[in-house]
Amino acid sequence: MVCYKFGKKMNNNSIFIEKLRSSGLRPTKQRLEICRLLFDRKKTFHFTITDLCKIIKKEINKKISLATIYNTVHSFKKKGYLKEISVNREKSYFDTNTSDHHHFLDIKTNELIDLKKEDVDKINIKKNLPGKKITSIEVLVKIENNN
Amino acid sequence: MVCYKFGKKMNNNSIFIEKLRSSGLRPTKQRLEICRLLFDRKKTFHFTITDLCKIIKKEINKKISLATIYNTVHSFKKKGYLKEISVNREKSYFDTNTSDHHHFLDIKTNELIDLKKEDVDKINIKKNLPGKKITSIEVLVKIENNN
DNA sequence: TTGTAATTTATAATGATTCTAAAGTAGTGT
DNA sequence: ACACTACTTTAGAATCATTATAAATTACAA
Repeated sequence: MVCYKFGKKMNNNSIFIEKLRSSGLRPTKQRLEICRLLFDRKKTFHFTITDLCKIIKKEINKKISLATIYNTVHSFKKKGYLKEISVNREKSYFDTNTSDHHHFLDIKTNELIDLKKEDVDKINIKKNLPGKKITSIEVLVKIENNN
Repeated sequence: MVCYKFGKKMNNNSIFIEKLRSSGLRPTKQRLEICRLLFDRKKTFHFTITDLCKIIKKEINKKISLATIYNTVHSFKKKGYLKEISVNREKSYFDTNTSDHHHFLDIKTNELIDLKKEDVDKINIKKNLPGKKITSIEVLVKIENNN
């Protein structure tokens, strides 16, 4: 969900309102606040729902209920504004970068770092499963400190 | 954990007992039963802990407590007899195939299918993160029915 | 056989997520 | 501006998976 226009950051909510309306979601106060926290950023943002709850508690005056946070993240995911990346049993991240890309995962800190599609040579799967077609190929590169 | 010898399936537990002892785990009745269910198979086996609980309930006369099932799976993972593959928020699988390999995931059924390393052209990561080294590269190929 | 540390067990506790039903709100038509 | 309706939010309960606890049991070395 783009929040920059003519290279200049939009300070208002008009784009979020448009976007939400155009995908059939009413632009409520809660959704707009969450949009602002998630999408008003230069860099893509990786977060768990627990992370988001903490950020909301810290940054927003009025409380947003837990159920609403879950509902909002799930509807944003369903509408394609968020992508989910599950790295292990404990951590499943949402990613504001919904383009086709890959990830590094620091196995010590669980930090997730975007890896552009262009930074990985084309992946060629030599095995073909009859009756099935490939819908996406996701690469997770696990990393750790170099010493 | 190998359970075939001279191409012939071992009907007894001696290999499991050896293996467990050699990795510092006492070969208890419960662990041996779970070994038998997990490793006495021709094909690699993908399961969630919930799956395993059901299988144990069905196949084993004497009950194994839930805590033991969790403990056993986690210690087998720690000892390198199982590999964990997290495909989404709802499903995290354990895989008896601990070799370096990849997976297909049927996004409709959540079925996981092994993909041999040789069936994927060498993955070349062109981006380098300073101070970090790569410990593994995992590819998840999402598939669905072809119609 | 005995002692001890590892293991298993039932149950309680925790934590994340979903459900529920009532209250509140946005958008439409008047 | 007003009223209506469907959508949304909310607090709290319910559910589900997982982990912690502490007592009973077991493996195994002496």
